[in-house]
Amino acid sequence: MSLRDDILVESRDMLIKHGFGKVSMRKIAKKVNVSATSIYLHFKNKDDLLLALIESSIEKLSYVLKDEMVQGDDPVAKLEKMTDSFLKFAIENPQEYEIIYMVRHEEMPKYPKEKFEQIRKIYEMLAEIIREGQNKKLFQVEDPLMSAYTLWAQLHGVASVVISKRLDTRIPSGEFMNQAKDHIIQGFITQKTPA
Amino acid sequence: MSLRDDILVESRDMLIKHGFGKVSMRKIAKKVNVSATSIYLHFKNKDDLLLALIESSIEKLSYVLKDEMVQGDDPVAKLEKMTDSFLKFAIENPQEYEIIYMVRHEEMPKYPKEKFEQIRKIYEMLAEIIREGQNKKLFQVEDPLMSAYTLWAQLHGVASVVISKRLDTRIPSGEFMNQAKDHIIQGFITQKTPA
DNA sequence: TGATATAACTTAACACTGTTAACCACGCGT
DNA sequence: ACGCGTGGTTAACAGTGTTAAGTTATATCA
Repeated sequence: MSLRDDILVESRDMLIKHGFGKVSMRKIAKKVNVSATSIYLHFKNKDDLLLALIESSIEKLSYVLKDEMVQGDDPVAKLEKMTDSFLKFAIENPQEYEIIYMVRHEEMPKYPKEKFEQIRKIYEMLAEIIREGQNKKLFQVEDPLMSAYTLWAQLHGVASVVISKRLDTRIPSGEFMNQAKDHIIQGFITQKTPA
Repeated sequence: MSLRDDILVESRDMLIKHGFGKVSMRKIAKKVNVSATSIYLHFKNKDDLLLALIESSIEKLSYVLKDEMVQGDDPVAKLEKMTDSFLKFAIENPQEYEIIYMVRHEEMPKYPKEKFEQIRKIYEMLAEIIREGQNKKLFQVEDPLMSAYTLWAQLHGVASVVISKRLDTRIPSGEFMNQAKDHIIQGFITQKTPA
């Protein structure tokens, strides 16, 4: 295993164990028994290292979702499966989930957008399901891609609220997430407006 | 105006202008023509100063929402008004919005929970509207308070995605937010499930 | 008035942080 | 044998939050 890989696994480990704020170049270096500056031979800077971690986390999430994405003909069931998997991943891998959403594109234009292609593919997956539901007159949407993004955003909101423990203590997070899932999916389903 | 106030307005200014990451004790100190350590006479530490900023931002948001919260008998319209105001505040005051959601309760138990009473009151406002809609058989919810939290989380997701510019460039943020609003509110409205 | 306590502020320092420059050792191809 | 790139080093810079100790001015009380 190369030093680059060592750095990656060790920093990922630190990230998951102690959160991103506590990850420092010198600490990583100490862990892999190397001087701090050596890291710069393999990564341009800390952000670049972070990006590598983000990438692999995105890949992991994307893999999980793709894996759960069973074939079937019920778009509603598919959407439920997706939201379940998404939220499950988020609460089971909070630190990894967090770094995916930590970096803001604008603030680091240095990062090539292609790196985020993977995450765009997830949107497209969602859009595909929504499009299918639209064709079957099950979903009431105008633009499936845009709706995929709104779905995504809502899910992210739910996940982030739970992860950052911002939930009222009176409210159990499991029920909260289920309720949220229901509301979110309900929001896409075709309405027969009363009267 | 006291030095404490000077520190507050100057740090708030820095926060809004350059984002939170660039706010440092020494820079604030320089701005108010005082030594960095003087800040510690008025605030326990940087987090404490941050908390003060958060508090006033929450107050501002809470004030805006309460202000827009017109009386009326249409819960749906009220909910729309609320979501509009919420999202409007978020995109018009991105830095202020961000710090509200930056701090995570668990990681700083030092912060007295009462400080966040204000934000809890907003949930209660939402819950009240939802309860009203529930009584009028307009909304399909089990627990209004829990649903208020899911609504809040969904809105937060939408806001945060827009603020952190994580939106696909193909998608105009205005339309995105409108679409999201529709989906979200739709998710609460009573369904006449087809057949 | 004179002593003293307290508040507001300072400087110096500690222990960190990311990052750069300069240097060193080693294996490879010509 | 020479040069050169590759992968590592140490020392240093500039910045961070924070603490301890010292100063100075102001207000209070005998």
